[in-house]
Parts: sequence; C-alpha cells; structure tokens
Amino acid sequence: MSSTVEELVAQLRDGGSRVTTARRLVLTALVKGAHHPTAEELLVAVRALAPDVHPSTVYRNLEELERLGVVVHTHLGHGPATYHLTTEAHGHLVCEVCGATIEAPDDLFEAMAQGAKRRLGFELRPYHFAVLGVCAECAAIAAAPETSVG
Amino acid sequence: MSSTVEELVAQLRDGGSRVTTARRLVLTALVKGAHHPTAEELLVAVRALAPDVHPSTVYRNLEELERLGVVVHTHLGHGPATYHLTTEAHGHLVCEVCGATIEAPDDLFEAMAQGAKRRLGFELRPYHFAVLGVCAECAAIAAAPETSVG
DNA sequence: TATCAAAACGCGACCAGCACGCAACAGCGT
DNA sequence: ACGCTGTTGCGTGCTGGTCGCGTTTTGATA
Repeated sequence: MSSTVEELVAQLRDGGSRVTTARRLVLTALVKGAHHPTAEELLVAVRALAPDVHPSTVYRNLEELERLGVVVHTHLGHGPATYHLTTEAHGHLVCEVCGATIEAPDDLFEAMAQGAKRRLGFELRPYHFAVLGVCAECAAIAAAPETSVG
Repeated sequence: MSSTVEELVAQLRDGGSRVTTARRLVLTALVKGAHHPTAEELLVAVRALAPDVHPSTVYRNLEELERLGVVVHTHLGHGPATYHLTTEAHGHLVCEVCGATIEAPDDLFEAMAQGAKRRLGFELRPYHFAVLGVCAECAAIAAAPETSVG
C-alpha cells in the first residue's frame, strides 16, 4: 500500500510536472516522516537536506501534488492543515480535550455515508475535515468524581 | 426552540456578564439574521444599528458567548467560522463542488456515534466541523455524460 | 553535449482571520 | 450619584498561507 518515493516521482512525470530537489524531498518526507505532518514540519524535514528551500516552495509543491492526486490535506482542528499521501488517506477522530488524533476505521463512516446517500443524495468524503469529540480517556476523566481536584 | 433576545440576555446576566449595546446587537443578529453568519457578517448587522462597533468587539463577544454556552461556532470549510445559537446547533454537510450547506438530520450521525462509542470509547461531537462531500446535484452533473462540454 | 522555452525556485510583500494590550468608557450594585 | 470592574475602540501583532517578480533549473531537442 505505501508507495516508494520513486513511484511517486513517476506519478509526477506522468502528470507533466518536473522533478526538482525540493519536490523529491517533500515526497521523501511524506513517505518516511511522521504520520500527520504540517507544511511547516515538512519544511523542516526538507531543509535538513536542502537548507535553502523556501516555505512558499513547500506550499506550492503541496498544492501541485494535490492537483495531481498524489497527496491530500486534512484539517485536524484549528491549527495548520496536515498532509498525507493519497494512498494513505483515512478519516480522523480528534479529541477536543487532549488533541489526540485517532485514525478512524473506514467502516465507521459507512452507515453514515449510506444514510446520507439514500436520504439526501449526498456523497460523503469524510477525509477532508476531522470529526471532533472526546476520546475514551478524557471522557473517563470527565465522568469520574473529582477526587483529585477538590 | 428558538430563543428570544431577552432570554439570551438573561443568560448573559446569569453568567455574570454585563449586557452592552454591542452584545445585545450580536444576539439580535444571531436570532433574527441569516442562518450561518460569519463574524464579519455579524459585524455588518451590528454596525447597521451601532456603526462604531469594532471588529474585535464582535470577536470578543462571540468568544464570551461561547464560553457561556450561548453560541457555538462551526467550520463549514476553508473560510471563516460561522456562528449559531446553541439551541439551534446541528451537524452540517457541505458540498465541496458548489459549497452548498445542508443541515444534517441529527440521526444521520447516530450510527456512527454509536460505533465510535462502542468500538473506540470515543464520544462524537459532530457539530464543530462540517462533513464534506458532493451534493446530489453536483454528483448528477459529474456522473452525466458530458454532452454540453465537448 | 549544448541550447533554450517553460517550469519551478527564492524572495519579499501581502492577505485573511483572528488575538491582544492599553487607556477610556459604561454597566450595575450600592 | 458613585465607584468598581467588565467592556470597548483602537492599534498592533500573529499564524497560516498566497502571489508577483526576476532568476535558476529542468529536460526535450538538436
């Protein structure tokens, strides 16, 4: 499932885009780096190997990669967007209390997607924005008698 | 279900907040205005009756009203947040193609909420961010043979 | 391998949406 | 009416991201 940098580079060429150092490094960071990188985190990773890369280059590359269908971006909350390879796209649950990000099993959205389709004709694409809520741990803390607070 | 301005003003007093002209006008705009106002749209409505109100006053009032549980804000997409009275809170489906906003029936989220709770212990609060997708009309256009394009 | 148009880059300016510090003002309990 | 303190208007600042410009780089072609 996870693509290699060279496969993604091939996708770039197929799409008519040129392959530059910055672009290759962005892809490398997406393949090998942490799971939900922001543009700025990608910039840091890229600059580790090519210190002169400019922030706007990263933004433009992400935009181009998104246009080609190689990456997608997701909003996990109020902060900056996070980027993923399209092959790794998935829904997210984010805890409003502690900020924890849970990668949602795909079938979690299925009943809702079917309901929206049948009743409203609406085709769900639940990947672009996270669904917020309260994670198990924070819910337990909130429900517990406040023995450690008073 | 829909509150009156005076009821909301009473909520303010109960919460220990003062009732100012700007604050009352923000509430009035929320009660009587359009359905998904942004902070700036609220500012315009407020300024129609009190031209000297400053943008930051509207932001601070919305923040305070949210702290008191009188209003909630929702992100419908990449633009500014939209504000609702808490009594009118509901989920949103937003079309990625045409931008249409559909107020989701509450039970649409139920199966998903139950699944998230049972399997992950996660309590869904699906109101804060819209769920994106493609509305019926745009899906039909996309699916149709492109007779009017070639 | 050299050439060259177009794509991509680095850079700085700029934008939207919103938060904040401060001094003046105004709500409201007395 | 007084005075405490919450609120306002104003300016400034911040984050996350976009844009225009002149220069550099890519990669198809000779």
